[in-house]
Amino acid sequence: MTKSNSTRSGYPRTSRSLPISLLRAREVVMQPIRDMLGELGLTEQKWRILRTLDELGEVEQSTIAKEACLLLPSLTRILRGMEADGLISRQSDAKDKRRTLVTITDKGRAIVRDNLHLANDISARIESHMGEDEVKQLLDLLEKLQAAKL
Amino acid sequence: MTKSNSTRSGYPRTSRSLPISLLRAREVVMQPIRDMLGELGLTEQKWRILRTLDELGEVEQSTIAKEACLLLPSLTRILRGMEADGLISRQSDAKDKRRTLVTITDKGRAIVRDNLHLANDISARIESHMGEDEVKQLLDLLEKLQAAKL
DNA sequence: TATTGTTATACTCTATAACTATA
DNA sequence: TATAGTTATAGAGTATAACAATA
Repeated sequence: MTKSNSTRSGYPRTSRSLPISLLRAREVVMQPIRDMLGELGLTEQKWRILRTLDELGEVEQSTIAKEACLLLPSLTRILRGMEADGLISRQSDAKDKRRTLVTITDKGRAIVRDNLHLANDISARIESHMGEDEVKQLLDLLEKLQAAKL
Repeated sequence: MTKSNSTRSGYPRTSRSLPISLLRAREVVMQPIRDMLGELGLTEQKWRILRTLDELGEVEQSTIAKEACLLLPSLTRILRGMEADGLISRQSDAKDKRRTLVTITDKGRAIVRDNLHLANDISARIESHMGEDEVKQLLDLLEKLQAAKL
């Protein structure tokens, strides 16, 4: 006895819609992270930028925009605030002066280091619910989806 | 030879972070849908509300909020606009006057019907990239994740 | 007293176009 | 001419608290 994947009208159910299902799943995972970020005074976007910079080192802004799913105009504004807060620093690329290179500061890196354990706790809770293998499988499938050109 | 899942500093890579990976995957899937919605003059949120109402029939606002991942104050404002546009209608529940029951109108339903094929096209493109089985597997895993209480 | 929904408010992000500087 | 980034601007969503009506 399985649940039907379409409504009476023949439309696919929203739970079988990738965009909606990805969003709902993300909301579940994000809730505890939002609580953490609220206490840190960081937005989700700033956290993604810190994680991205911590991972990639010095990069230009277009790269951050792509990795952290932000538009360049948004990024300009957000980075201005983060620079004022001492979380990142910027300098123009000597080889191509159009480019601005961004790095995470020690202060920013400390925030990542001090809080990433909480993100790991959340992962552990998910793994205890779904099983470690299935989380791994899910991450693999998400990576594969990201590689798709639509 | 497999890619390491952690950075030099020992942090998990962002591509193995569920929140970030879910977001990036969603961005890939949403891009063509955003193009469609732009032409229709609908926001993503309004589209999710229409899909939800089309699927569930007459429901109270709290239910919509949960299904479409919106806060009630946002929903109040958005529904006001959608009612003015003739996409939905509202009436207070006779049995419990605190509740407001919302339904999709014929006009709203027509918009869903006329555009859902495009969402299906996108699914088809994803399936041609990932394989039908893997898309199904991904949807199953996402549903399982949504059931997690964190 | 608790719940459903609305209002108010401040903040933030999104989206697009126009613009500057550089290549 | 094309690209990287900024600025300007309008629109929309988020988040929280306070509130009204009802249960």
